[in-house]
Amino acid sequence: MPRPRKRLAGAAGQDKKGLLGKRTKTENTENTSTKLENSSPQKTPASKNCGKNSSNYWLMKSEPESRLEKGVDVKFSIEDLKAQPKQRACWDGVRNYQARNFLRAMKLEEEAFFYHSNCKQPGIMGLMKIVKEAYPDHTQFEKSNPHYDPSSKEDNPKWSMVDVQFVRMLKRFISLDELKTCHQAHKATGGPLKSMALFTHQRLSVQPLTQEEFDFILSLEETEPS
DNA sequence: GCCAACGTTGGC
DNA sequence: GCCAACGTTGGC
Repeated sequence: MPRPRKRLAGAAGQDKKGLLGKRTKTENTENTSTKLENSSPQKTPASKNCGKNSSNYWLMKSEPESRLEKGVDVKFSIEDLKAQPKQRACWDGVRNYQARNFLRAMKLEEEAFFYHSNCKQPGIMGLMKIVKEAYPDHTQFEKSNPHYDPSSKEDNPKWSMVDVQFVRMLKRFISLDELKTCHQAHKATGGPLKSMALFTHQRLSVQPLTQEEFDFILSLEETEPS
């Protein structure tokens, strides 16, 4: 089992506490809502698969360029995903409650855009799908891992991950720049990207897309780069 | 429960 | 490398 390290999501000051174990009630494991205005990934675990049209779409960020975090390279590009056995990998390292809650809302076979962040050319590279629903992220217990979380206990893991599988590259790269231009225009016209999380929740490394957002972005594939 | 200090994200 | 945006921590 490969374990690509991604760097996803903000672990603000995750390390310094640990020993003091202060733990205010901000221990918001379940609270931090998963809601982002217009999307609705808020399924109760109970609602399993009842129905077909309950599918959600996602955008997941990863860094394609080498960068050391606590001495470990956190690079993980879409090419790295393609190079994995079966082109599958676990999406570990998410240390932000909102992002984690989205991971937990993901269902088998749902599709996600693979977004390259913190790099020369940020933007959407391709498509992947969820092949294993949320389960404990083992890296939270590994002391040498950049995303080690000493406050998380084995019998009550804080952080989750999913497994993803490469589906395909987009027919062309959709840059952040292009998405931003659309977003700006759509804010005025009420178009599909008017409230895309990429811009309204800037730092979220795992975010939901509405059907309209997803379809619109896919339609860009067929157009000329702007 | 407020909020300043601090740390991270991620585009530029 | 800079730094704006913003999430988290922890004193009060």
